[in-house]
Amino acid sequence: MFPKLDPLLHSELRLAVMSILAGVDEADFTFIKKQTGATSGNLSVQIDKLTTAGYIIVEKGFKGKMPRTTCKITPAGQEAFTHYVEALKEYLSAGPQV
Amino acid sequence: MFPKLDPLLHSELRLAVMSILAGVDEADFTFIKKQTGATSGNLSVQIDKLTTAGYIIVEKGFKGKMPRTTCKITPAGQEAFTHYVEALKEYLSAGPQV
DNA sequence: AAAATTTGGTTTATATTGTAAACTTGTTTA
DNA sequence: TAAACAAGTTTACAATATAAACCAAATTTT
Repeated sequence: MFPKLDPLLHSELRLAVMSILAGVDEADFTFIKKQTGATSGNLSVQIDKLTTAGYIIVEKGFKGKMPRTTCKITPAGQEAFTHYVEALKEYLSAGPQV
Repeated sequence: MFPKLDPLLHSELRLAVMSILAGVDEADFTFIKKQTGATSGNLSVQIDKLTTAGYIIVEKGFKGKMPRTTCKITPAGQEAFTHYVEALKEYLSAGPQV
């Protein structure tokens, strides 16, 4: 009845990151930071976890002389996100029409 | 852009409990336990938190000679649940049509 | 050209949470 | 009457989330 929710996605900040990345081709660290309002430290840690899980890939380069960290969702990440959304619907079915 | 998610509801088990209670008039401990597959200990703790928050009320009585704990969602709980669902939609908008 | 500030993060420490294991109280069954 | 079961609660531990502190390089200010 209540499917297990992927603990990697059932986290406010990680979910926000995935939500952003699911909608665009790629996004860099500072953009995600602004959109989510997260602190750098927290964001850094959560991006690490998503990377380790294979849900996103991170590329480090430079924009001019400043470092730039770019994130992109992987197919595995896309699928996990979709599954999470589907699973969550089971939990929300008693709420306002989802 | 990403609203804060009520931490009390952003928990797999508590959300399942609220989901059950949002759909029925009342439900007792053992029923919820069976539906969620949670351990008694975990369920007891989470029900406590929801009670303290004023999201549910608990009534203790007896069914024959055996103790029976009945849970019911409060108006505040209903509203919090609805708000949570609405907030969550922001996060899921990049997923399969929610 | 030093000094101070900003950018773009990482590492580390702490506070909170979630979960399970152990325990309690009473009941039914062998 | 002893063993097993029901219905929980308490307690202890492990995992998480978050923030604070830190670091290095670039930029701006004085």
